[in-house]
Amino acid sequence: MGNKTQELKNILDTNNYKLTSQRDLILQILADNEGEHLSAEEIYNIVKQRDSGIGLATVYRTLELFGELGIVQQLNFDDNCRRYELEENNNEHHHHLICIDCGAVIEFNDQILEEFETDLEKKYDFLVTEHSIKFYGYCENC
Amino acid sequence: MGNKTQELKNILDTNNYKLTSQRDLILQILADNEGEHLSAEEIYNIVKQRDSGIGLATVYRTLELFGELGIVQQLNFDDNCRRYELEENNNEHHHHLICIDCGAVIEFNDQILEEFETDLEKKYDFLVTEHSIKFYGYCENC
DNA sequence: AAATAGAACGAAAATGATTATCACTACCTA
DNA sequence: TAGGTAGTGATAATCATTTTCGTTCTATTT
Ligand SMILES: [Mn+2]
Ligand SMILES: [Mn+2]
Ligand SMILES: [Zn+2]
Ligand SMILES: [Zn+2]
Repeated sequence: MGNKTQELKNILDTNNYKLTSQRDLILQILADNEGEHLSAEEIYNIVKQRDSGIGLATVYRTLELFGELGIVQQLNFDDNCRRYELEENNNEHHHHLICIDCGAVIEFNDQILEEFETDLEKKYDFLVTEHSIKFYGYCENC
Repeated sequence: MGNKTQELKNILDTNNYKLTSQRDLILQILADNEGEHLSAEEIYNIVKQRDSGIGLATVYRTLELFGELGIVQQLNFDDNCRRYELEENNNEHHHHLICIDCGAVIEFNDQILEEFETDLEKKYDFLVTEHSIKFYGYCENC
């Protein structure tokens, strides 16, 4: 059992879910495509190449579950579908610059925003658990 | 012709669109509900009280048009529908804290983020035209 | 190893917000 | 007044996502 697989099994066990070949495969695909921001449909198409019997509903269900377990992050680039990427295991968030011309996605990390977030929490007596930060515009090629 | 209506007419004229009773009414509803973040359906229900003949498609079309003309801002609070609010005429953006328990939405302005954005633009040679910034968590009551 | 209970799955139908279509109306201009 | 066109309302279409339901797999107990 591979390293990634064992880690997945641990998380699933802890939360009373079972390790299945479909879940394992979907995780591998996500890992193999680090840096991409794939939609469920795109993941489905890749997964099908290795397991032609898999169902689209299972892909959706698995991504939903992975989201709840903190394994993946769900993204919304306003292109009419949800996108997914592996959550990084260290707690170094990153966010996205999205080119509205060519669709390129650039990642940046958000150390600087930490302070801003803390200030907001105090000011509004609000406990931030998550944030979504996106900048839209034109990349260097466009 | 009211003040708001005249202003709307000016914008529409400039862009070769016509002032219609439906467009006027939808703008009024948005203005009457400043601070809310209404969905198309919610706007439709309010609008219907004053013009029972209006169609839902017209509400969608008008909101789309208003978005293009910079009259409204389109928001996505990840609750499965687009939401709308009037763009402020001064150029003071604001963003949102969204309570994942009770749904409360708190607004904050983003002076501090200006600098951050400028840094990003330089660092990645990227021209930012728009940004979406949301914090999710628990409000003071939850 | 067989039996069993419950979790997970695949196919297909359902959902629901949004968009497209199309016939009709309102408005403008000649 | 007639003709051209933008805008509208009803309705159908779209399409990502969710739900349903009968079947299959997994883990556990005999
Ligand atoms: Mn990313
Ligand atoms: Mn707001
Ligand atoms: Zn680009
Ligand atoms: Zn709350």
